[in-house]
Amino acid sequence: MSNETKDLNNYHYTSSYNHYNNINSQNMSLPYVSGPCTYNANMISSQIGSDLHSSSQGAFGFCFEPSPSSSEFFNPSIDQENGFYNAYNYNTSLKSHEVVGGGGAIAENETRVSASPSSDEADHHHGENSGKSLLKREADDGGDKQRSQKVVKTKKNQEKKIREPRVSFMTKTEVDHLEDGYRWRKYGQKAVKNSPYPRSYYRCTTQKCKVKKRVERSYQDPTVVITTYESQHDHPIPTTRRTAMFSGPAASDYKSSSLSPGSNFINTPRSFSHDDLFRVPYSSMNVNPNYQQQQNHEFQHGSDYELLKEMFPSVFFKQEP
DNA sequence: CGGATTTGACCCGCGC
DNA sequence: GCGCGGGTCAAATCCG
Repeated sequence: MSNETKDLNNYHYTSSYNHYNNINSQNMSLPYVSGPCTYNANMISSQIGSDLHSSSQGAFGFCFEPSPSSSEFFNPSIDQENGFYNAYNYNTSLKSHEVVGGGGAIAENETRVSASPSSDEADHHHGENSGKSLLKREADDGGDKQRSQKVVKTKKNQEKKIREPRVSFMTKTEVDHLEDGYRWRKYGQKAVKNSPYPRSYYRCTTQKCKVKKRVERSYQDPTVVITTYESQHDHPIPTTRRTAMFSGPAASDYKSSSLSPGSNFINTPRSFSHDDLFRVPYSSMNVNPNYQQQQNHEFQHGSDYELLKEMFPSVFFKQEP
């Protein structure tokens, strides 16, 4: 897995994404020829487009998460990518070109996903979140005021910090903070190098839940929001979760998304959840059926699938009304 | 008033 | 050792 980092370095989000957009804008049935996200050799992803003609882009695609300055997200192992690739197919192997009434909003989003179940190996390529945060976390457990005293911070009990699994979503949406069913508390915002758009840091508000997520907008395509989840929820989705995405935006959506209720619902999705993601109609896009089939098989039997199920229960076990 | 957000400061790892 | 960039903290502020 050592070369995974290389792949990350070679990642070129812009080109591939623009390419995608061009296709999409010209022809809604964007078959992302030969591997949608053309990032790099190992990259595998899917390009999923819905047949929502006039609604600009009704497409979803899973891919790696690109970030102007944070390549650490990815851990582009083929397995992982395949896993996601097939994750989508697994859930959406329903039927393509099926337009859901009222689904315009959702269909506006394009989402790409990458998984990076990181492990020790993933650590070496920059511990953005590694050392200090772990230390701080430990300090927090003990006592928070230690910080002022600049206490300790010895690397005592953390021989190897194990990174939490990460999954990234690239979503074409105007909404910064996408609804995923969980409740998040923003705890930080930082400017991203080489990007005019800041990165926001969120933490799951559920007690003892360590899940975090980062949200940033692509510097190359401002219409794309990159959401990176870290760790797994160890609790069910909070109650107030909305399932009727297609029925229209909820008030809470406006709040969480910082959008004004007056904006165009059709063209500007108010909210978005992974549940909704898989509910969106799509037109299949992978050009290589053999490959897809193979990946599908691997994925459904792989640990990645299980991981995804845990991280995004709403996606894998969506409850139909 | 309680919870969420904002924002500057701080911490840490890494590269030079 | 220093500067940079990323991540987090926490006081201040906002908001319902």
